[in-house]
Amino acid sequence: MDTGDAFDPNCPTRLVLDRIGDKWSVLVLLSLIDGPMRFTALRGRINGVTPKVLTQTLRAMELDGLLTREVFAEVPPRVEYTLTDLGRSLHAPISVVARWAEENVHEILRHREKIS
Amino acid sequence: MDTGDAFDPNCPTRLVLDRIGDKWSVLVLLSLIDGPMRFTALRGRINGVTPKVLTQTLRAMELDGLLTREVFAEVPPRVEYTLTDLGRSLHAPISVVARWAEENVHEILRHREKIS
DNA sequence: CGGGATCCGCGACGATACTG
DNA sequence: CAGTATCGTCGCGGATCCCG
Repeated sequence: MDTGDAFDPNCPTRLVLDRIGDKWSVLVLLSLIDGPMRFTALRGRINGVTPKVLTQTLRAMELDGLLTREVFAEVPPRVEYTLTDLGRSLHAPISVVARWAEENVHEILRHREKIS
Repeated sequence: MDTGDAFDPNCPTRLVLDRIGDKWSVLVLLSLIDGPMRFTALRGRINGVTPKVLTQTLRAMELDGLLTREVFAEVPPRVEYTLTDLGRSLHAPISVVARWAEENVHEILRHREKIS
């Protein structure tokens, strides 16, 4: 498999990298792996995210078909977010990167802090 | 394996995601997989990158120990960039993501363009 | 409860010009 | 050849307030 098309700004890899490279999408995905969650529950679990940005992230992921948004006509209102099959399938690639990260973070930090 | 620590901003996964999520690092890595390259060669291969940004990217990757920078005292000057073992080992995780991207880009675009 | 509206800082990125 | 210097742009993300 050649990755030469990665040099095209519109290539698939660029697209996915832009998504998982953003600040919150991966955290949302990891949160929803265990099952559907409500907006406030996500807010609480993902420390530091503001409502606006969380909404933006969820909308973008919904647009890409990574998750679905379900509104329940109740009082108080309830909105649940659920990963789609597509969203769940992204978990494996992310885990590979995460595993590499955990195995090599010490060496990276060693270089970075010039302890070399 | 639990990925709960990903919610810490200083977690390994966040660190690596910030790196491969940036615009040029992955392209540099893919370019250097086949062997060392000079600055201008990289510029030519990676279409659209400016000298300043390429330098920034290379310096950051050097700091993280992903590649080495070797200066040859010649006229005209020659500088070669070479992936380290650490840098080469990052190729596999990236390839996994790239493969997922290629397999699923159509479904993502289908959702995104609301043809869905 | 689950957002939307608004404002804004900051850092990534780019364009252009110049240099050892 | 391999950068550096300077300036400008742009949009992500944060802060705050408001609403159905």
